[in-house]
Amino acid sequence: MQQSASIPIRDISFKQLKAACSTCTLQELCLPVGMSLEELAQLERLVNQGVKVKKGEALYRAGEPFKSLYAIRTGFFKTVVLSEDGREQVTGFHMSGELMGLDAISTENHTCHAIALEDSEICEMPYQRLEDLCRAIPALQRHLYKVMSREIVRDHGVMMLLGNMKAEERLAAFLLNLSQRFAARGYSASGFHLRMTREEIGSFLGLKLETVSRTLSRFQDEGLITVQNKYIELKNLTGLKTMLSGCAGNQA
Amino acid sequence: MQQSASIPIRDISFKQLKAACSTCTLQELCLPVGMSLEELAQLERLVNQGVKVKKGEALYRAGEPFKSLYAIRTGFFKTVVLSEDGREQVTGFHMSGELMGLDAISTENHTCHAIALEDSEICEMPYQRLEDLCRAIPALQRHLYKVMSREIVRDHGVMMLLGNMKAEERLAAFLLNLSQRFAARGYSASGFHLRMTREEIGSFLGLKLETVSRTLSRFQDEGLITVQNKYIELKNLTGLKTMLSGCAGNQA
DNA sequence: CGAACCCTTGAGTCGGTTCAAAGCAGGTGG
DNA sequence: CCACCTGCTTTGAACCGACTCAAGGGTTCG
Repeated sequence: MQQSASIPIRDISFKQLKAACSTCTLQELCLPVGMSLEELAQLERLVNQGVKVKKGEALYRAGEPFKSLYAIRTGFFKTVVLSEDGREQVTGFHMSGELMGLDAISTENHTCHAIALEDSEICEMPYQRLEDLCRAIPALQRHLYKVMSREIVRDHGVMMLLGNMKAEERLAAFLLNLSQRFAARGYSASGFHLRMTREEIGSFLGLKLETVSRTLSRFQDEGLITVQNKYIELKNLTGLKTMLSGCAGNQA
Repeated sequence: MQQSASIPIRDISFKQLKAACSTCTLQELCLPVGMSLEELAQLERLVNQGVKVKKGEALYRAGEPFKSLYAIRTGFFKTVVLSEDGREQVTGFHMSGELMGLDAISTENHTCHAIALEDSEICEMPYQRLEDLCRAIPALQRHLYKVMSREIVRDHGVMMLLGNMKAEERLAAFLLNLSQRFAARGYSASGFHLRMTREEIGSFLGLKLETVSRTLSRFQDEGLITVQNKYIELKNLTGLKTMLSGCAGNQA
């Protein structure tokens, strides 16, 4: 869905244009930050924008050879690492504009599963070519380093959460983090639909699903939130914030 | 070592020679992997090799502006993130050849403290110049991406540890990981000196210091290890390994 | 030699897990 | 369009692993 190096931008068909980085509303959240139009065009040329992943399906699985990084256009994913004896740990939930697959760069193989939690559409970026392009476009190189660094910072936040916080605090931090990320995408910060099950939340937060359920119920009793199945409304943001009276913050 | 493009080798003083990347025994663990002699010389030119950090001192602190990445030449560090209400979480222990400061790339400020656990010597690499050099040296660019990716994988291992494992398993995984990393540096895999306190181990593993102490004592009673204050000897590697019957593995 | 810090061990407590049962929601096929 | 079925969620009761509190001994370093 993109053109060769010799064909000018305007030859892009409407459908392609719609999907292209230069018109993508996620530009500021995704990879092409601070790039010129000319540079954007170069990036577009290597992006495969059409990949669809149905709910429940894997974008990639641990052990598969690493070929590409993936940016989420629409949809919602979880990433899961597995221990040898079969235990699963959800390492993150990922929404539009976020990059997945960074962990695979080190080993040339994916180290986790990326599972769609709803029907999703993703942009595939062949890593080899992306790396080459980074050398040509300093802004791209810099931004990819930043994105990876941000993932490291996020992971440290999760460690703080798992290592230091009580169940209540973990849930509060989790809800506030989701809220903030939805808001950054133009959705409501106070009401949203959870795409994941209680068990997946629990796996991410180091809790059992029953504890997640109980804690949400308690939050509701306390008037902090309302819960209707998977729809959550945050009723008292400051209450939630004081609940986790201090924690690094970004965790998912 | 080698020369800048224009200055011949022999102009470099002995002291500089001693510390240079091209003669460094940590080459294969550190940043200059797969680089030519010519490229090594370029890297050396930007590295400030003399930085000493005394036990207990900070190489950098959370909030400080980000200027450089740091490679450990000799010594041992912990990195610590802080929550707003003052809780501390040790996010890792770092030994020779490892890079620190990657988390700061995203925000232009350090997000954690790096504290020396013994007198240490580090190589400072101004990030701006390093980034520029990455564009000129593909092997360097690629390796820096890999190092960051490896840090992400490591963090996911810690999440598995904190989210899924029992105290015994965490300790076993911790000891085995240290063992492996000492071995990779030519030290004994079965006997080593812990540089950190029980409390720091506990902070890293999401346990209280009493639990760390008790669990080490139990391991000793079971003949898995011997403990003499901070000196640990692993007596039964397979026993330790079966203890954590499966977990992603690399965590610190 | 003293002071500060670190480590060990014990006893009691508690937050979160485990086990169990019942209610609900959403999707599928008849 | 309804009935069923599967998977998800809620809630209760009992249990247990790790934490808290406390005391004593050891180590290190000035």
